[in-house]
This record gives sequence, structure tokens and C-alpha cells, in this order.
Amino acid sequence: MIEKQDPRIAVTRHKALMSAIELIKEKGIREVTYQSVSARTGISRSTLYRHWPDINSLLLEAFETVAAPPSPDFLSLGTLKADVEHLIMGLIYALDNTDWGFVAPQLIAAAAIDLDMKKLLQEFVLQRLKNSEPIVAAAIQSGELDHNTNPTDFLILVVSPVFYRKLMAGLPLDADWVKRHVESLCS
Amino acid sequence: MIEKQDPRIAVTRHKALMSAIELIKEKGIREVTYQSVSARTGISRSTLYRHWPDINSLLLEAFETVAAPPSPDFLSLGTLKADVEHLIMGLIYALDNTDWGFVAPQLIAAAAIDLDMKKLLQEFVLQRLKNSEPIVAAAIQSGELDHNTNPTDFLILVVSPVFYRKLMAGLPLDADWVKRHVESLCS
DNA sequence: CCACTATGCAACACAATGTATCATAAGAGA
DNA sequence: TCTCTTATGATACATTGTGTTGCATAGTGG
Repeated sequence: MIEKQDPRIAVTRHKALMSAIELIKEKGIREVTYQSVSARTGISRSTLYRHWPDINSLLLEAFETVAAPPSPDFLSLGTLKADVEHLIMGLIYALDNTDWGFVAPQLIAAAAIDLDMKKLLQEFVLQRLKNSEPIVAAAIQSGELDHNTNPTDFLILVVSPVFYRKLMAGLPLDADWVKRHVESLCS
Repeated sequence: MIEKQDPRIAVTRHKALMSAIELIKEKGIREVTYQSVSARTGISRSTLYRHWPDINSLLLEAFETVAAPPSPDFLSLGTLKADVEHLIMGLIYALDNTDWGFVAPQLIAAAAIDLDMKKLLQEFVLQRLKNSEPIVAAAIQSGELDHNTNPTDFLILVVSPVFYRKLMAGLPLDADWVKRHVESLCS
């Protein structure tokens, strides 16, 4: 049973959330205020207060919007090496080009402080890992991976260096590194 | 040539920075204001403004204080497996028990926005990796690792899953996992 | 003891927060 | 089309935080 409601609500909420995401990306959560969102969107402050009782709830919903459930479709490319490379290339692209990529470090920080944020981030991350599990299953099937390989462990071994290099070490994620990395995991 | 200066300055700066670190740990950088630091320390706002012209410079120096250069001493335990396990256990301990551990996610977020923060984080991370390179060198010497193993690549493979599990996936870092992880990298 | 200066205090203009009231404009239903 | 409902915008207000300044005080070094 879907309640019919004023379409203006959806427009207002969407505009405010998009604006919050932009602000998070560009200046960090410190700069996300009722004032700044109001100024960017033209939505009056009083309206923002009506929709979100405090800034944290607005931030949480903005993060939720970005961390929408990813597509679970999977089609093996034939070899483990190809599948892993495809997974990594997709991740690198996402980190450099999508809202999720820019917002992720801010969400990591928020998750360290706030339990709701922590839950949101964890569920998103675990869902993504789960979506990639067929890669491991296929490789076990074909004998490329040992039959008692832990899918989560293996996938984390694949993706975690990407985050580490990008968010912490500031090391390049170029084709050369991808090749080395894939080689070291699928030999 | 060391300038002799009023010892009160050092006391004031130290108290303020410690307070800022506490606030970062507990509530995130959003809550670090001249007001909150002043309230916690008893230092008057005007004094804080004299030492740091804006909040970002205070935050940066607080992060610098936490990310002090780590000890570069290394002594091999005899086997690669033992050295890697020691490295990981130390990292897990630090993440759970030191200022650095609690502040790291906030610094990751700050680094994604601010260039100075980025530089600070990267230099710290790269220095830590460098400090652990003797582990790889010793293992190559003993034949436990291939002679053309890239030290940085290998060490990132070791430590990045710790950060991923702790900061993103919220997965346990218990003895069981450490054993599995070490086993999968040093076989 | 004196000169120096780091700190604390008070005052200020200004901006942001959080709340409330009222008028208006847009959508829903007949 | 007309009316009822309600989401929004405008305004006002008390409160809190920011950024700055001037002055008094108290601790430091010579």
C-alpha cells in the first residue's frame, strides 16, 4: 500500500540530498549546514528543518542515497584472472568517477563516530562483497582456486589494496599495478 | 640555533592539541571548534586564536601530533610468517588502542578534501611501509619470497585487509582470521 | 626588581542554529 | 472549476559560535 503524497516533497528532498552530497564531496561534512544547503538549492531553511530534525539525519540520508544497493548481476569472463581484473577495474573507475567514490572517505570517518553510519557502510560493503562471490565460486568450480577458499577473505585480498593505495598511501592505480596485483593473486 | 621561549606556550599548545585529538576521536572533526577546545581546556578563545589563525590549522597540527614518526627499529623473528604475524598483531593493537587508531578514519576523510592533510597521511603511511621493508628483505634473503617481490606491494597485501575489515566491513580481526591471513600470504 | 609577553577577560559585529508564526502557492478531490 | 489541504517561503527571535580588538593581569627572564 503506497501512500499517495504531494510530489513537491520528493522534489524538495531530492534536491536537498543532492546538494548535501555535492557539499560532502567538495568540502567534507563540516561544511554541510542547513544554511549552505539552503543557499545552494534555494529551499528555505524552515523547509529543511521540517524534513530533517537535525543535520545528522540529513547526512545519514545523503549517505544512504549514495550507497544505493549495487547491481548484483554477474557474468564470468571465463578465467579467474579476467574476472578479478574486471572487478578491480570497475572499483577503480567507481572510486575516481562516481559519487560513491568521493563520498566513501567521508562515510568511513562518519562510521567511526556514529553507529547508524557504521551500519550503513558495513551493509553496503558486505553486499558488494557478496555480489562478487560468484567470481570465487566459478574459480573453485574450474579448479583455479582451492575448494576451501574463503570467498570473503579472497575478495578482500583483491579489493582492499585498491582502497589502501587510493585513500591512504596515495599510490597510483595504473594498468601496471593492476597487472602486478592480479598476477600475484591468480597464479 | 634553538630559540628560547616562554614555557607557557608549549603547555598551552600541548593542552589544546590533546583536547582537539580527544574531540576528534570522540565526536569527529565537526565538533572541534574554538569554543569546544576552550571549554575543555580552560584556555581562553583569544589565546587559541593567537596560536591558530583558523580551525583547519589547529586540526592539521593535531593530526601531525598523532601521526608522529613511528619507530623504525626492526628485528626479524626468524621466519616470514612470524614477522608478518607480528606486524599484523601490532597494527591491530594500534588500531584498537592508540590515538592514531581512533583518529585514522577522520584523517582519511580530511585527506580526501585537504591537500595538506593528504600529504600528512601519505607521508606517515609510506614511512610505516618503509619501516617494514626489512621484513621483505629478510624473506627474500632466506628464500621465503621470490627475489623480485615488490616490497610495497607485498606489505600492502599484508596490511590493507586489516584496515578494510576494521574501517569498512566491520569484520572481526581475531586470532582465527590472523592465522588464515598469514597462512594465505606466506605459504 | 623591572621589562617583556602570554594569557584571560570583556565587548563587539557578524553569521549560523533552532524554533515559531503567518501568508502564499501548489496539489488533491469533488 | 471550486474548495480543502498542505508544502513551502518569509519573517522574526533567542541562542550559540566565529573572528577581532583593547585592556588588565600574572608569569618569565634578565
